[in-house]
Amino acid sequence: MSLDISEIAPYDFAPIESKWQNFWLKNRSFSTDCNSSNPKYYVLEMFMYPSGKVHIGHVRNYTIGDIFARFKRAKGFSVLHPVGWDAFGLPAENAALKQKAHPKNWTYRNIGIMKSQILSLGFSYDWEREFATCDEKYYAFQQKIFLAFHKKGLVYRKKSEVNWDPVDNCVLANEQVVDGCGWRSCAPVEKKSVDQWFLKITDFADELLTELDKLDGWPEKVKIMQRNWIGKSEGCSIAFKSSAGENITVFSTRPETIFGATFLAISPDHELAQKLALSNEKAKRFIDEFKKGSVAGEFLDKQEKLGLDTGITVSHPLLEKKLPVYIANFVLMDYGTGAVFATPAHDERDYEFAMKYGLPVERVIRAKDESSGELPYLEDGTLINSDFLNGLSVAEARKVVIDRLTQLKIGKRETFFKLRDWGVSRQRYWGCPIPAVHCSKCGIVLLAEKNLPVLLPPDVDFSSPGNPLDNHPTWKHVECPTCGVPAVRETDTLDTFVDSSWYFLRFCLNDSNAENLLARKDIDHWMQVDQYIGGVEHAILHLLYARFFTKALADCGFVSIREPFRNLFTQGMVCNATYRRENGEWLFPEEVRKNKGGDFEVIATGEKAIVGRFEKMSKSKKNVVDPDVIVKNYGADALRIFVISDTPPDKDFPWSDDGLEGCGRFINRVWRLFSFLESRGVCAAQCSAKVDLESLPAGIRELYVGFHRTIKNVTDAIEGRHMNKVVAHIRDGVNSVYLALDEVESHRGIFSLITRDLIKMLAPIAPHICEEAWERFGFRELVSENPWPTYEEDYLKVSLINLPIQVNGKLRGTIEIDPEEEESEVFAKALRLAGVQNAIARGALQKRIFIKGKIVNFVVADAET
RNA sequence: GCCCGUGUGGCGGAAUGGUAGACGCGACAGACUUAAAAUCUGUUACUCGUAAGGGUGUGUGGGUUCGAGUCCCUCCACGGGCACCA
Repeated sequence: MSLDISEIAPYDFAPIESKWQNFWLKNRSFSTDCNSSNPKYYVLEMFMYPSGKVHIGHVRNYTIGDIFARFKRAKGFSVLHPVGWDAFGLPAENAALKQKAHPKNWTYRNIGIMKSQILSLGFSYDWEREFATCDEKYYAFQQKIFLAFHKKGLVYRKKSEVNWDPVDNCVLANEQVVDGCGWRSCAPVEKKSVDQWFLKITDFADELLTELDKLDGWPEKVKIMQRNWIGKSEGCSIAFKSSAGENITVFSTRPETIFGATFLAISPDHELAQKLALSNEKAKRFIDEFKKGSVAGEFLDKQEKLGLDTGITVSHPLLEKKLPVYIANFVLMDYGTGAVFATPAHDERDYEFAMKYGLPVERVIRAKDESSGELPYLEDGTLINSDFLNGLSVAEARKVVIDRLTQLKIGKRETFFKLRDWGVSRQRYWGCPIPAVHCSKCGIVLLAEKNLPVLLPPDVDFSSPGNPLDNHPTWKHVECPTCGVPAVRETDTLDTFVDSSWYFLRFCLNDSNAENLLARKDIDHWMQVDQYIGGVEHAILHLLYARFFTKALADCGFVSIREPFRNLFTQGMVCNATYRRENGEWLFPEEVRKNKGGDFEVIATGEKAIVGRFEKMSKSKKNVVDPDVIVKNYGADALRIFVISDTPPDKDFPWSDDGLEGCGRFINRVWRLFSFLESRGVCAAQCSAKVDLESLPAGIRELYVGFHRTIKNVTDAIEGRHMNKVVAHIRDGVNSVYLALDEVESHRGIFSLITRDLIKMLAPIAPHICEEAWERFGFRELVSENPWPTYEEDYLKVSLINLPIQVNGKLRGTIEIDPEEEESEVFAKALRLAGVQNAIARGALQKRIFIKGKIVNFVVADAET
């Protein structure tokens, strides 16, 4: 007597999962080189910061990537799927302070821990390409890139106001300032003037913008965010003759409104304002007040428009008219020219200001329908009160007025960007040293390539404040590479975003040629990244820098491509329920229970607990789940399935213990199925090539043909990155096999075919159980090395369908027919349905709609209406 | 304020303009069991009805269409990004 399916022992995943993980690693199953004749495919997930523990969010990110990598491999691609560590950065130094561990030891220890966690999830990585950005070899090369950029004129130094983080004691890039606060410390940012190294990302502003249009494989959302960040404005700069002597140059994107200009506004930081403050007490006070406000920074959004009449006037360039000049707090010095002409009638901000200070408003654009007399008027229309522009449309007028101003030599077409150059200096130890020295004779000198690398000194002291490199007794003292006199090393290190701006290139190289990025063969072979996967939080920072680096490296001759990532996928965050006490203090889920009334209470005290929203898992909100615990209790396969189930991968994922439990059950269900089939003599490794459909009984034929539909569904879903649907369709397939289990012994051949392809389709998601089943069914090679299943197009055509019959668009019944059935025959059958008869009897039949194989709709004029 | 996205059962979510709710979670029931768990098999949008069979349903209000979750317009709610960018 053979075993009933319910008697099969549960799946003991632990030994099986470690068996295959060891096998893959030992046999270098996923190692790649560029000698394959298959087309290449480069799958990359954003690499990890070695904080100490892998987060469930990482698991989701890497699972999505791994499914894709395994799928593409099965589809016959030569897949590069590397892994590495974004290992420089602040937390290592914080740990050094707190735990008295050297940043290097702390970092590499964390990498060790996290690597074992990652290995326990069974990802198909090429571990031979693994590296950390703090590896000497890696950052040594980064220094060469820095020199190359310098040679190309992309590096410069500038004394400038920078964002100073008073808590982390370091400079922040514009992009690292969130709502006026440091992105990590959340402390209000102060302004400070420091000598800084800058990378000229603005040289590429136009290209970074226009190339976005070609990135078809990127989410629109990310492209929009980058577009806004680059912030291109095309317009015209215009010089106004001023009573103070010098001209005031303004920038406007709407020069056609110049006849409506009633005043000029300049920034409190404008040269003229600064000059005025020297002699004018009122102006000085106004500017000082402004500075205070801007440092506090909190009311920026609601800040009232304030201005001060300077008493200075300018001449309107096209009218016999003087305009007053105001210092205004809403004019930014670091955008455009720091001065604007104001046309209150057609600009909201100017209008508000004019109202407040009683300045004239002159309308120069008439609405098309003339109905809108409301001001400010911001829409398109026809120019009025504007001399030679009268009667023109806004677009025409813009062109004409710029031409005229250019001709008169008082204006010129100009473009401004919001994008600023990238300040890369950090006053930190744990980063890539900037290869430069300060010489008393020669000034700042960059090292020659032969003097590289500049390695971090291992012996550093974190006990005193500031940069340990600066405090180091010997490290910074060197000879000037140019004149040989004693000089001092640059003690700033590079922003860690520099490290992550080219790591995807390093992955293209083996360890053997890693030091020679100029040997471009491998890079040319693998780049671009065909599928990049990561969090949307990097939409601007990392993704823009990486694009910039690729373009700059191309200009320096390192790479051939100008865009690094062909397809980008941004996955959602993993969220979990949150609980708080009434005083707002967060609670662990274990501290809370549901009471009889259905409300939540704190177990220890019985006080009321408030159920919060699902929030991104974070330690502070006490709602994190530890991947190690899940893997231990449910196995890697169950966790992998769970993190991609149910929710589209680009959406936030709501964690649920029940859902995870369900995936554990599913893995068991699959295991029992495989075991049962094996015990009934199903031999997947010996499938017959041909199936005679006609000879099969209807039920089995339906099962087999239906399974081809499943293969198509799964394949399409995975290609479209709809991982939740992939799981749903596979479950569908498993369910239909379960329902046909009585037939196994009489149709072993069909069940063998189905089993073989089911394993193949599940393998990218749950590779361990599939590798094991594959082996037990008698296959020699790995399922990971087998081609993806194919389906018969012919089988997708169904012999009978349920055709919906509608009356006035409402479903009144269905008829089972051949999809090719002719119109008249279908109508005849449809009209025999009782529901249809009843509905039609209410009025006169006016029209009949027939869409072959899709629908029938009878249109009836309702007698009652 | 501007830009983008999202609104579908108790929940996560399916649905080339053509039978709304695939798949899963939860719940309920049956089988197996002394029993429970596990497992297998069903049922499960709401509503009227014993039933047969009706009616109502995809945030709101309108429109296009034989037919709208899907396309167009209006408004509302939630989420995200940018935020005095001239």
